[in-house]
This record gives sequence, C-alpha cells and structure tokens, in this order.
Amino acid sequence: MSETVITYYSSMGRWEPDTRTRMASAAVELFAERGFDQTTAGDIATRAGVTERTFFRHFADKREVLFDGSNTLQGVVLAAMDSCPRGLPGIEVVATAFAATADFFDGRVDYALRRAAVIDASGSLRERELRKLDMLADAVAARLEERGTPAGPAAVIAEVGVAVFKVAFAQWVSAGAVRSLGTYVEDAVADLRSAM
Amino acid sequence: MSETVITYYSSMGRWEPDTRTRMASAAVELFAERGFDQTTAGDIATRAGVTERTFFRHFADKREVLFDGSNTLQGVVLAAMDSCPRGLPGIEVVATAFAATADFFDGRVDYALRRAAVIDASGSLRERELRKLDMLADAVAARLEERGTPAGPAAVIAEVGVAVFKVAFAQWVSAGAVRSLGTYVEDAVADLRSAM
DNA sequence: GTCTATAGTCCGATAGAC
DNA sequence: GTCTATCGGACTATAGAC
Repeated sequence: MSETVITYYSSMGRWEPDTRTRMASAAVELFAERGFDQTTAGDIATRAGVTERTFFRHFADKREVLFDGSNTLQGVVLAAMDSCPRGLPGIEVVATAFAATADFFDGRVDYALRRAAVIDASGSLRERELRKLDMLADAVAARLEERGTPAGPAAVIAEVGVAVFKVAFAQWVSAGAVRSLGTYVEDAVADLRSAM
Repeated sequence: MSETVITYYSSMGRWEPDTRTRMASAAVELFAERGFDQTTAGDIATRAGVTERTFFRHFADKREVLFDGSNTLQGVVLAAMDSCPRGLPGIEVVATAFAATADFFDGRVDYALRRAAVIDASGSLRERELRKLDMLADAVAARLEERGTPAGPAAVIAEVGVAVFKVAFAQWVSAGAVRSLGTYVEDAVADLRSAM
C-alpha cells in the first residue's frame, strides 16, 4: 500500500495505475465476502481488472497481497527509533517506536479493521502476519545493536517490544479502534512494568 | 509425538505401528536431505511405507508433520505453571514454566537441533512455528487468568514470556545446545529485568 | 501466455479390531 | 454389526517453469 508504491506505479502511465492497490482492495473485499479459502487468486485479479498471471507477478503468493504495507510499517518503526536521543535506554526507544505506529494506523482505521478481521478469520493469514512481525523484531534488534545495545539484550528487547505491540494491536482492534492505538501500547507497557 | 500416541497405535497390531512417528522421522530426514520444497508429501509417505493419502489423513498439511510435539510442549509449560504456588506473581510463574521446558528439549537434543535447522531453512515452516508459539501464548494467558491475573496483564505477560523463550531457544540452537536451554531462558529473563 | 507439478479435498472401498 | 485406519482415483487451485 503506502504512498511510495502508489507514486511508483502511477508514474508508469502505460498501464492502469495503482494495480497493486486495486488488487489489495479487491482482496480484502473478497476475503471478507466469501472467506480466504473460497477466493482464488484469479477472482482477485478479475475484480482488479488484470489476469491471474499479473497477480502472481506482483505478489509471491495469495497471502502476500494483504501485507504490502508491512515494509512501510517497519519503516515507521525504524524511523521513530532513529528519532530517539542517543543515550535513551533500549526499552524506551522500542516503546516509543511502537507508540509511533499509532499515527500510521489511526490514519487508515477502516482498512486496518477490515483487514484485521479477515486475517483473524484465517489461520493461513495469521501465520503470515506472525512472520511479518517476526521479521520486524529482527529489524528492530539490528537497529538496537547499531545504537550500541549488545546482541543478547537487543534481541530480547526487540522481541518483547513486538510482543507488547501484538497485545496492544489486538486490543485496539477488538475495541473497534475507539481510542488511539498509542494508548493501548502505553497501557501494555505499563502492565509489563508493574508485572516486573 | 508423545508416548500416548505410540502406545495407541502399537496396540492395534494390524498395521505397521507408529505410522505417525515414522512419517515424522522420514520428514525430518528428507527435508534435511533435499529441503522442504523439494520434498513431496508422497515422498515422505513412501519412505514411511504408506501412501500420500494416508499422510494427509494424519496431518492437515505437509508442514504439520514437524509439529506433532507441539501439544506435548504446551502440556509441559501448562503443567509447570500449575506446579507454581498460588501467590507467585504471574511473571515468575511464566519464567519458571518456560525454564521447565529445558527438560523436554535436553532429552531430545539431537532431534530438536535437526528439526530446528530444517525449520530455519524454510520460511513456510517458520510461519507454522510462529503460529504454534502464538497459540502457546494464548494458552498461557488463559491459564494466568484462571490463576487470577486480569486479562490485560495476562496477555502481556504471556506474550512476553513467549518472546523471551523464542530468543532463548534460538540462542540454545545456534550454540549447538552446549548448555542446557534453562540457562538461556534465565539469561534472557535477566536481560529483560535489567533493561527495565 | 501456456504448461505442469504439487498441495490438499472428496468420493468411495477394504479390512482388521472389538 | 461398528469403529478406525488403510488405500485408490478424481478433482481444483496454487505456484513455478518455460
């Protein structure tokens, strides 16, 4: 999704613009209508006005169409980490970074909620989401190491950060996004602090 | 895998016993030899002396053959939680429970390491493993709630516990299991404590 | 753009255990 | 007889190869 991708494709001109975005939208619609398993890659392609072959040229597999924004989210997290002052403890950096994802999601609440409902309804999609979060944890750990945190603690802090984010995000979704995601992140961090 | 299953099947007599176990062993061998993608479900079945059809009756999909022990591991964790005194803080209960998995893995180091190598080599298997850990977190959270921990903190503590375990397990594997898994869990918990 | 292999499902049939 | 585990064939969709 992400503005980057939109700009990229709309600059091409020759083909119908926003092909990826159209396929992503069509996918969420169809998965919501009939379920993930009952929707073929060809169905999505057709609704987006392209062929099945084109779908697989853009996305490595059927699930991936729902995770086009993952890189953008990761960029948001890493950028927020970079904005933190040098001396700030790793755990603070990570907490701040995940709280910063609130802006990203609060700006696309409707899509995020529908997408979350679709993912939660499919074990297959849930697996893919967990893998994306796992890769995010790896990226966060690497960035912490660059900031001087030793490898062991960096891995622990990164994984714990993602764990907290997972809980906060689930609560945000199940509450229907009535409050900003940031408040759920802060609450979850507070829960962890008082637990230790 | 678990002794229960072995006993169950060996009591039948008519067919070759331990079909599931034989398929699981064949799978690890073949995945290690040629890789996950280069191994068909039929290949595994053939090496185990059954047909492809039989394979899919035992396992919902090709990946699942490597995760037959997941329920057992979950049982170990939950049982360890139940052994903790009532008043013990949730975080202590979870830390103790995951440290208790050491006995489980230290008793099958060889299989665990080969299995881990196979899983790490395949994104597809990694996804499945993450999903199993996610379900473990849900089970741990539920058990914490039964012990009186409020839902929010229970979810956070459970997810953080799994996060710590993930890091400890990865370190245990990459070090070749030279020390017991328990020491890695304790170190990771210590890292988290000093980070907060 | 076509062609193919494999994953995974559904139908039914068979055969020992009880 | 019932139950459970095996096997066989046919079928669709995914995903990769050409």
